[in-house]
Amino acid sequence: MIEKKPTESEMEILQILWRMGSCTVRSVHEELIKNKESGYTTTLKLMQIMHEKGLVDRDTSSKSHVYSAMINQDKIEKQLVGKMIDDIFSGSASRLVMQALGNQQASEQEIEEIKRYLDSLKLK
Amino acid sequence: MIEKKPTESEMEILQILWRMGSCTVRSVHEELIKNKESGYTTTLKLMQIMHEKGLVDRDTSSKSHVYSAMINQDKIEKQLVGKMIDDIFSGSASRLVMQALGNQQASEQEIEEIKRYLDSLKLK
DNA sequence: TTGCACTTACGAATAGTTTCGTACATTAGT
DNA sequence: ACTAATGTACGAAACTATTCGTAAGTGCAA
Repeated sequence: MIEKKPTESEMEILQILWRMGSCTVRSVHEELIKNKESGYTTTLKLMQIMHEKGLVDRDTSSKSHVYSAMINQDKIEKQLVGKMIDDIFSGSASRLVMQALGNQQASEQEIEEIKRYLDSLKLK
Repeated sequence: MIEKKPTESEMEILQILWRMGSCTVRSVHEELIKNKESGYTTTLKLMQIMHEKGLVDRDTSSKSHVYSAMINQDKIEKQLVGKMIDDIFSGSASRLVMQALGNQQASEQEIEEIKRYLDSLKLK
């Protein structure tokens, strides 16, 4: 049941697949190079490896294979957050939360949203 | 100004140094092997590399060198959380927070604590 | 049909991290 | 002073991740 977490490069590709749905290597690559330079065959190789690992599914019925994510976004997010809580914040979710909100990252609006979420949690 | 983030092994050692203050390699190693098996010289080598990188300072005045963290815990935590928000949660701190709280990880008590923290943020 | 553009497959180079064996130095105890 | 225990330094192996060159297949357009 222990699933090894995807590498950073793999996560970049998964993000794209989650966002755009099924994609050819070409489309994924076009997205990737918006942020950083890299060769086409690099992207191809990565996605082939991800397929071997079972991270993505692929449809080879046409010339350009079409890939899609096999693993659940929410599950991976939970896994990564959980690992960060354990490894970095000695198991305290609230320490992580406060660190996240202490950043300039969180807007007034986001904070309101979180408060509402907290209230909904307390109802249970 | 771009600081490369410490590796996983390095983070394990930093956690110990932050928690215990200045330490010999021996003490760090004793802590490490509570969680996983590894050789003493492995720990030593890691800490030497960390010293080269400037992650830790060391006092070589006695036989057993004494190491201490050179980088700020809060700063690294912010960096890691910020990176996770950007890479995994498309820039939304609240999405990270909700994922963290959706876990079983957060207790009733923690949630209360976070609410208080949110209120204190809003006062500003 | 010939050739150009595009694609996959594959092997190998590179780079970074982690691991540890071995040699040598230092200290403490007897 | 001798020896055992403990420490550091260093090189290299083992792994993992990333990158890309090259070969070979496919299909479309002229």
